[in-house]
Amino acid sequence: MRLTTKGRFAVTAMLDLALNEVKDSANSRPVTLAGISERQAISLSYLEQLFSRLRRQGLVTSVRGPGGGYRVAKAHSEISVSNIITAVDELIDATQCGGKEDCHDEGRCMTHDLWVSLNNKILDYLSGVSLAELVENKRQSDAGNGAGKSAGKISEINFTPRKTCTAEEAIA
Amino acid sequence: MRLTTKGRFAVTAMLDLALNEVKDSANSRPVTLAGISERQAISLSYLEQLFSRLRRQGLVTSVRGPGGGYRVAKAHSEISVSNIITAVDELIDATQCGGKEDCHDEGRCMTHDLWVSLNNKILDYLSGVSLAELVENKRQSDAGNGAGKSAGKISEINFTPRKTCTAEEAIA
DNA sequence: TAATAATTGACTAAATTACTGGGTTATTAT
DNA sequence: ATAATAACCCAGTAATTTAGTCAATTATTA
Repeated sequence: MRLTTKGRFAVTAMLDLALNEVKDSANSRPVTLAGISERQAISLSYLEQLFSRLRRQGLVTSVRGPGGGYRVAKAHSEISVSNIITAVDELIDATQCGGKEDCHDEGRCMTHDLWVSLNNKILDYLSGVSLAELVENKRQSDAGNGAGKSAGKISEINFTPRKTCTAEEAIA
Repeated sequence: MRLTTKGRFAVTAMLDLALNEVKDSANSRPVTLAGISERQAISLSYLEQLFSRLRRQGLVTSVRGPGGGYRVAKAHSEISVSNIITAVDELIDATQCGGKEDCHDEGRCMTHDLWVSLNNKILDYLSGVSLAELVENKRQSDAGNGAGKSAGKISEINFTPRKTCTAEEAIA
C-alpha cells in the first residue's frame, strides 16, 4: 500500500465527518463537503474526488440536494484506517512478473515476497485502528485540554492493534 | 513517513547488498551498483541516487576504483527497514501547521496529532524488522525451496520499474 | 421555481518518481 | 604512466501523482 498525504487527507476528512454527523443524534443531518472543506482546509474539489472513491468503496453514503451531504455508511467500529487509505490510495498494481516465466530470476521473487509480507503486516496493523477509536480519542483529548490553548504534549493515541507481530512473522 | 516504491527499491537493494557482500567472508569484496542493477533490474543511475543517501545516512560505506563498491556499514542486526526507508524517502512534513500560529484552528491540530501517532506506530513496527532478519529469512526460504520454484502461498505482488519495454524486449 | 449540494469530467500546475547521460575523481591493474 | 574501473556528482527529462480549478449536470428540498 501507499502511505501519502492523500490517504491522510482522507482519514482527516472521515474523522471530521464522523465527528460532525452525530452532533444531535435525533435529527442528524448529513455533513456537507463544503463544511469539511472549511474546517479542515482541504479544497472542495479535492474532497469531491476523495469522497467519490469513498462512496464507491461503500464507506460513506450520500444525500443530494439541499440539506444533503455525506454520512458514514457503517458503524464507526467497522471502518478501519486501512479501509480509508486503500479506498483512495489504491494499491500499487503489480507485475509484469506475476505469473510470467521471466520471474525465475531469484533476485526479483525474493523481494516480491519480502514486500508483500511487510505490506500485509502494515495493513494488519492499520486494520486494527477503527474510526470509532479515532473519534473516541478525539473526544478524550478535547475533554482533557483547556479550550484553545496549545496542548504542549502530543496526545498519544492509545489504539491497540488486534495483532501485535514479531519480525519473524512479518517475513514468514 | 512515506511508503512508496522508492523505499522498496532501497530495501531491495540493501538486501541484495547484504546477501552478496558476505559470499566469501575471508576476502569479501565490496558489491558494485552495476551488479545490484543487473540482479534487481534497477537502473544504475537510480541506484546511485539511492546509495548517495544511504551513504550519507551512514548505512553503507563505499570503496572507489576497480574492485570497489559498497558495503553495509553496520551489523545487519543494527539496520532496520525503517532506517532504510527513511534514508531515501525523507519524511513528509506533517505540517501546514507545524510551528505556525495559524494552528489555533482545532480541526487541524486534531488531525496533525492523529497522523503523528499513526506515523510513529508504523515506524515502530518497521524498526523491529532488521536487515539481518531479512537475510536470514531469504536464506531459509532458499533452503526450503527447490530451485526456481516459487514460494506458492504468498501471492506475488510485484513492483517493477515503470520503464516500458522496447519493441525488441517485447519480442524477446 | 430557485437554491442547494452531490456528481461528473476535463483540464492544470506543482511535485515526485524513475530514469538518462554527461562528466569527475579515486583507485587498481597492466 | 596509462588504461580500466567504479564511485561520485550534476543537469535534465518523461511519466506519474498530487492537489487543485473550472464548468456543467442531476437530484432534492424549500
